[in-house]
Amino acid sequence: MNTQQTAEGAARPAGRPRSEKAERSIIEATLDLLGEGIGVSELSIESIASRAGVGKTTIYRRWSNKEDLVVDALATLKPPIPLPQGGTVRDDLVTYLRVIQEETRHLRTRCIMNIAMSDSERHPRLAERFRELAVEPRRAVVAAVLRRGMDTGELRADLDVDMALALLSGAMVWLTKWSDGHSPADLPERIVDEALKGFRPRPAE
Amino acid sequence: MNTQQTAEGAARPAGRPRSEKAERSIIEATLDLLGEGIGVSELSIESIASRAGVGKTTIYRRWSNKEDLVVDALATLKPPIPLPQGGTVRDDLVTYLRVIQEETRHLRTRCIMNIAMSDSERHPRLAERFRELAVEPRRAVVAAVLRRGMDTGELRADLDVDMALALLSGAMVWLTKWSDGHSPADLPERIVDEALKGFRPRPAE
Amino acid sequence: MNTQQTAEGAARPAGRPRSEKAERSIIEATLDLLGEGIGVSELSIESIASRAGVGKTTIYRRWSNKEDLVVDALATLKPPIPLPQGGTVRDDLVTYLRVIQEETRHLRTRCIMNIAMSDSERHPRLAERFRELAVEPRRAVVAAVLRRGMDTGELRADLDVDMALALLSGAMVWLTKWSDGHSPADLPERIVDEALKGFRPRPAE
Amino acid sequence: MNTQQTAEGAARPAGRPRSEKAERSIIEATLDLLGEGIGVSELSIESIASRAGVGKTTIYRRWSNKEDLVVDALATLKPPIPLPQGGTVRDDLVTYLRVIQEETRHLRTRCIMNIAMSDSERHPRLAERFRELAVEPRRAVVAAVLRRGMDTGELRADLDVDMALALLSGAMVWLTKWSDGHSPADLPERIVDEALKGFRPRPAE
DNA sequence: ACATAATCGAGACGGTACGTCCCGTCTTGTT
DNA sequence: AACAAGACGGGACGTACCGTCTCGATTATGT
Repeated sequence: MNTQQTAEGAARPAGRPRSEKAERSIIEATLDLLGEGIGVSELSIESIASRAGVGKTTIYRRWSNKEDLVVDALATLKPPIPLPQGGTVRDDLVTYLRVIQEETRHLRTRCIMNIAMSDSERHPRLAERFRELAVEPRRAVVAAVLRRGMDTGELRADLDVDMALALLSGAMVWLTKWSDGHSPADLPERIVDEALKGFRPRPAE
Repeated sequence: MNTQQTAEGAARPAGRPRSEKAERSIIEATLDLLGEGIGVSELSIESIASRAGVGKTTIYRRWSNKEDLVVDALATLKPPIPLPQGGTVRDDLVTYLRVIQEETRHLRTRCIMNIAMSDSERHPRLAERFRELAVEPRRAVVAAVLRRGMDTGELRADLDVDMALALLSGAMVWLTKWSDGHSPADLPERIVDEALKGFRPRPAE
Repeated sequence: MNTQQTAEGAARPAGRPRSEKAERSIIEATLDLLGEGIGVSELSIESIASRAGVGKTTIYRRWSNKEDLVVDALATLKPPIPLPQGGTVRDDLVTYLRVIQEETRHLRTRCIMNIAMSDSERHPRLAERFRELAVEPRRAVVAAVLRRGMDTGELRADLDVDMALALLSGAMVWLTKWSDGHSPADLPERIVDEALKGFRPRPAE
Repeated sequence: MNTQQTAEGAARPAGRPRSEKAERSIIEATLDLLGEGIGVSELSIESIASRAGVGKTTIYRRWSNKEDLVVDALATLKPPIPLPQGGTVRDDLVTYLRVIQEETRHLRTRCIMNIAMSDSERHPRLAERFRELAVEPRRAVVAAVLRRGMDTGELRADLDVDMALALLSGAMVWLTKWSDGHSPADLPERIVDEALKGFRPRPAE
C-alpha cells in the first residue's frame, strides 16, 4: 500500500512532493509487464523501473515490497466490461459467462486473472484485492439479475443466490481450465441451461 | 522428465550407476519445500540440493529444468483419499466434495493444489500433469457415480456428466476461494442439494 | 570558488541575501570532516550539509563542485605557526623543519597535508591553492633566512636558494613518510647538519 | 590479501579450483584503471569486473575489500627500471634521479605513485606495500652507490646514507611537485651537485 | 587386479536482480 | 531570492542464486 499520507487535514510534508507522473508510469509499467505474461515472482523491480523510466528508489520510496505495488497496480484496473442486464434472466447469465470467457481470450486479462488465482497462499492481500475489485462487483450484478428472476417467477423463490453464482462461475472456470481443448463458443449457454434446470420452479408444484 | 533409461533389455551403461537414494531424497526435498508453502518460482534448485544433501549437478543431470523436476515430484504423489462409492448418489457426491474440502485444510495439499491451479500459463506441462494425476481419476470416479444414478433413475437420463462434474467441483473451488470466511462444514451438502435439484428428472413430466 | 560577488560598488541583488552564518558553518563542517581523516573523495556534500545543518542547495548555490568548496575551506586556514627568524641560520632552519614535524603529529594538519600531497593529478586546483597558502609563504621566510646566511658568510654565496629549500623540506617529508617508525625528535637537527655539510669530504679539515 | 591458501602441505580444498586466469585479468584490469588516472576511491569493483570480463563474485571471493585488491595489484608491479651502477658516484646518483623524473612523465607510473603517496592515513597497508616494492629496493641500490663512494673517498666517510638518500629523493619529489612549471631536464644534475657540495662554503678552496 | 567411465559432492564461474546508499539536480512552501 | 526539506534519475555497493563448468573421489563393469 502506498506509504504517502493523503489524509485531508494533515499538513503537507516538507520538501518536494512525490511526482504523480512517476507513480502513474510505475503502475503502468507494472501492468504492462504482468500483461505480457510475466508472473509476480519473475517480475523484477529493476525491469519496472527501467520501463517506467524511473529510478529504483522512486519505487521503493512508495512501496516497501513487490506485492504492495502489484496490489496497487491491480487496484487501478476498471471492471473491464459492463454487464448488460436487460434481457431474460437466461440471456443475462449467458452474457455474464460470455464476458468471463471473452476475458480469458485476451492475454493481458488472462495473465492478471492467473495472478489473482494463484498464490493466494503467499499473496493473500493480492487475492483479497482481486476479490474486491473483480469478483465482488460482478457478484452484485449477477445477484441482482437472479433476484429479479426470483421476483418475476422465472427462478425458484428459495434460490440460494451465492450458491447459484458459485455454480455458474465455478463451472465456467473449471471447464476453461480442465477441459481438453479450448472452451467452445456455446459453453456459456450450455452451463446456464444445465444450471437453470435446477433454478426454475417445478411446473407442477 | 528423468533422462535415464531403465528399460529391461537395454544394456546397462558403463560407469557408476545413478544413485537411487539421491533421486529419492531430491524428490522428497522438493515436495517438502513445496509443502512448506514455497511456490514453484521461489523454489530454488540450490535449496533443494542443500536440503537433499546433494550436489546441484546431480539434480541437473536428471532434470533439465525446475519444471520437469516438479512434474516428476508431483507424479509420485498418490491420489490422496480413495472415494467411497456405495451409498446413494447424493451421499457419494457429498463425500467427493468433502474430500476436496478436507484437502484444502491441509497446508501441504493446499500448496500443491495452488501450484497446479496457478501458473498454468507459464507451466503448462505442470498443469497437464496435475490434470492427469488428480483431476482425471476423480472425474472418472464421479462420472461412474453419476452414470449409476442415471441408470437407477436417481438422475436425469440426459444429464451431461462433464457439465455436472464441473458445476459441483467448480462451485466447491469457487466458494472456498472467494467466500468471505472459511468454508463451513455443511458446504458440500448444500452444493450437492442445490445442484441435484437440476439433475433429477421432473416428477410430473 | 564562491559565486557571490561582493564588490563594493555593485548593486545589491534583490531578494533575501545569502546567510553568512550558513556559509561559515559549511566551511567549518568541511574542515571538521577533513580533519577527522575523511579524504576528499570520501567527503560527501550530503554529510557536510547534514553536519552544517543546511540544505544541499545552499552549498551548491555557492560552490559548483566539491573541489571548489575544499579550496575555499583550505583558504580560511591560517599559516599555522609563525616562523621565528632571529637565531643563527642553522637554528632557524631547524625550527622550520620542527614546525613541519610538529604539524604532522596533529591529525587535523596531517590530514589536510595529505589532501594537498595526494590527488594533485585529480585535483590540480586544490594543489595549486595549497602551494599558495602553505608552501609559498614558508618558502619566502626560509629564503630570507638563507639569504641572510649568504650575506653574513654563514652560507655559500652561490647557494641555490630554491634547491636548498627543496633539499631540506623534501628530506623532512621523505623521512617522515618512508622511514621505518615515527620520526625521532632530533630529525630536524640531523637533516640540517647533513645538508649544511654537503656530501663531499672537506679538503682541508 | 588473497584468501586462498597456497601452503605446500595443505590438502587441496574440495570443488573447482579458482581460476588463475580470472585472477590475472582482475589484477590487470585494476592496474589498467589505476593507470588511466582513476583514483582508489573512484575505482569501482563493478568497473574492474566489467573490464576483466568477470563476475563481481569472482572478485569478492578473493579480496574482501578494494584496498586488499589494490595492494595485491601493486605487488605484481616490477621495479620498473634497473638502476645502472658503474660510473662515478655522481653519475649514478644523477641516473637514479633521472629514473624518478622519467617515471613521473608516464601517466601510469605517475598515477600509481600518487596512489602510494596519498591516503597513507586511510590506506596504511597500501603505503607499506609501496614502501616494500618501490622505495626499499631503490634505497638499497643507492645505498650501495653511496657506500662505494665512501670507500673510494669520493664521499665523506661519515656520511649518513639514509639521510643522503632522503635529501636527494626528497628534493626531487618536492621540486617536481611544487616548482612552478614542469621539472627541467637538468634538474637531476643540479640536485646532485648542490647536495654534494653542501651548503657551507669550503674553507680552503 | 585393474583400467575405464559415469556419477558423486563440492564449489568456482559469468551473470542478473536484490534492496540500500549517496550522488548532483529539481521542486515544493516558508522566510 | 535564499532557505530546509526532500523527491528525482542514476550508479555502485555487497549479497544471494541462477544454471554451467571443473575438480578429486567414488563405484560400478569388463577385462
